[in-house]
Amino acid sequence: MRLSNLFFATLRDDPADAEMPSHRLLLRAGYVRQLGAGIYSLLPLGFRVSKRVEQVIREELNAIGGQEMEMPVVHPADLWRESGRYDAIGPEMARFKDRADRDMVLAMTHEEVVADLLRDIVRSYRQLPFIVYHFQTKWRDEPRSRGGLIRVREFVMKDSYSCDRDDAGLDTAYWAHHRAYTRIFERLGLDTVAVSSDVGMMGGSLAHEFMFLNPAGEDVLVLCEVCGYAANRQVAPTVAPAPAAEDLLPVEEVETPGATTIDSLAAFLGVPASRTAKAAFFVTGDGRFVAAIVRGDHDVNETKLVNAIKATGGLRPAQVDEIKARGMEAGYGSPIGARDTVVVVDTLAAASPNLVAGANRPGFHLRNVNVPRDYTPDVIGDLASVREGDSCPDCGKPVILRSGIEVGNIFKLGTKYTKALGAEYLGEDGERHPIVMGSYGIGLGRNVACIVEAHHDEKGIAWPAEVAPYRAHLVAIGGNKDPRVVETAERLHEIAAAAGPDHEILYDDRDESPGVKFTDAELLGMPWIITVSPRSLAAGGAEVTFRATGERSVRSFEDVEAFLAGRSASPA
RNA sequence: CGGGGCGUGGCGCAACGGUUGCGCACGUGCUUUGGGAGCACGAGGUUGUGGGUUCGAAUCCCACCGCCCCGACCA
Repeated sequence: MRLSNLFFATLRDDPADAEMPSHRLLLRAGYVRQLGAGIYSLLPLGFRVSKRVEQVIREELNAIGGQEMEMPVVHPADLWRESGRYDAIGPEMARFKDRADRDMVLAMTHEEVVADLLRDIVRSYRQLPFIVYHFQTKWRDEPRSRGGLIRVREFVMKDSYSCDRDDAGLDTAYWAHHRAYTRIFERLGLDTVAVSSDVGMMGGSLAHEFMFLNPAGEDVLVLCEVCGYAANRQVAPTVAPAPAAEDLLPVEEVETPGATTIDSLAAFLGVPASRTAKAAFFVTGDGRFVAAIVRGDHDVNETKLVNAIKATGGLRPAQVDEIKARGMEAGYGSPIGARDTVVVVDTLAAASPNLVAGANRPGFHLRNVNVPRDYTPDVIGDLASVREGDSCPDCGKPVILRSGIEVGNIFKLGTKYTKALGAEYLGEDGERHPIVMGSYGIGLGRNVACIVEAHHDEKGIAWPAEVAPYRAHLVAIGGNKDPRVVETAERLHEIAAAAGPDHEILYDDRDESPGVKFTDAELLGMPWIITVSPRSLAAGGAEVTFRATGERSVRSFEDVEAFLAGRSASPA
C-alpha cells in the first residue's frame, strides 16, 4: 500500500480529548476517528488491525471446534420478552419500532438468538455438543463511555456459545475456552490474568474474566504473588483473623459532635477504626431499604451485598430523608431502632465485640455495641472489600491489588435461556432436557486499544507482528539525489505485493522530508522499518529497524527480499 | 444521573463588549531532502444552536445540544 494512496492522516499535536496513550496514539496515527460519545470509525489501518485480532481469535476458536456463523443486530423484542430481559434490562438496551409498529431492539448480546436457534434446530442428544460463534456489532448504551476504544457503546465482539447435553459437557467447553483465551491473549501480546468473577443474577455457576493489567482499568483485582490466587475484588472473600474475645460491656452513649465519618469518629474517640462499625444505606432495585454494616476499617462491597440479599435491579445509595424515615441518622447511623430495613452485617463486624456505632441521634455514638445483643441482623455474611495486604483466601499470605481492563470473559450460563425459550433435546434416556449453555466474549476494539497500551513508546505504536496492519514500513529517502533509491524502493514494494495480501507492506512514496517520513513510520508502528537511501545503497543494502527496540542495521537485499517475499519471518 | 471542564478554520490554541487572529496542516510556484525544511502568493470561520441584554456580543445572561474527566452505573 502506497502511503500516498492510504486514507489516513497523522496529527502532529495530541488531540485535546484523548488522555489514555492508546486513545491518543490511535487518533494521532490515523487508525480511528470518533463519531460521537463511545462511537468510533475504524479507518483502513485500524480496520486491518481489528481484522488481524479477529483472525487470531478465529483460529483459536476453530481449534477448539468452534463454528463461525453470523446472527443479526436487530432483534424482535418478543424474543427478549421470552427470556425476561426485555423488562429486566434498563435504558442500556436500545428499543425502537419498525414500520409496522413492532417492538424491536438492538442486540447487546446474543444468548436469546442462540437459544432460539437451538429450539429450532436441535432435536436429539446426537446433535450435541457444539460451539458456535460470531463477530458481531453490539450496542450498549452505557451511562458513560471512556478511554477511547476501551469503553464504547458500539463495538464488535466475538461471542461464542457452547451448547451441551449436561454440566460435564459445559465444563469441558468452559475450560477449552479458558485455554483458547490464554493462547489468544498470548498471541495478541497481552499479559493477562484470569480472575474468577461475579456470576451476578444470571444463575450461572462459574465465570472468569481475563484481565489486562493497566492503571486505567475499571476493575480492581485481588492477586496473590505467592500462590497465584486471582479474583475480581467483587467476589474475593475477605479473610480476617477472628477478633480476640472480650467481655461484652454495657452500651454507653457518647457525644461525638461533627464526627460523621469513621476517620473523624476514630480520631475524636482515640480508638482505631477497627473498633467502630460503619453503616452504609442502600435501596435495592426491588424497593427494599438496606443497612449494611462493616467494621470501620473496611468498605462495603456492593457486589457482595447484592448477592447476600439477592437484590434484583442493583443498588443505589439511599437519600438522607429515606434514612431518617427508617429511624436512623446519616453520619450517626446504626441499625439500632431501625424500621422497615433489611439489616446485613459483615461476618467480621458481627464477630467483633464492643464496637462504636451510631446512636441515630445527631452528634452521638454508642460505645460497646454488640451483635446480636443490641440489634438483630437479617443476614450475616462477607460484605467487605478486600484490602491490599489482607490475607490470601488460599494461602494466607498478603494479597496485592491491581487495576485491570477486562479483555475477555467466559461464563457458565447453564439452562437459564434454554429453559426460558424451551430449547430442549431428547436424551438417550428418552426424556427431554434443556440444553446447557456457556457464553464467552472478547471485545475487538478494546483488545486493539490494550495492545497499544502494552506496545508503545513516546514516539508511537510498536505493533506485535501478529496484529500489525502491515508487515513493514518501507521508507525511501533521497530519491531526488539518486534515482536508484526510487527504483529500488519500487522493486521492493513489488516483491511484497507479489507475495500476496498477507505480505503487503506500507510504502512511503510521498514527497516528504526524511524527518516527516521517519516520524510517521515510528508513529504508525509497523514492526519493521525498511529504509532505502543513497547511504544504505552505498552500504550494499537497506537499513532495517526493529520498531520495538530501535535496533538498526544494514541488511543485504537478499535478506530483505527474502523477508518481503515471505520466505523469512524477519529481515534481520 | 450528580460534580467539574470545554465547544472559535482540518488539528492545537489566542482574542473575553468595538472589523476574529496565531502556529501547524492545506493549494500554487521556486528552492530543499538522513530526523516534523525555506521563501513567496493563496484558500479556508454565520465563533455549537436558539433566545435575551446592548448603539454594538465569540465575549455578558438564559435555555438547549454536543464532547471530555471524576463518580454513580455496567445485561
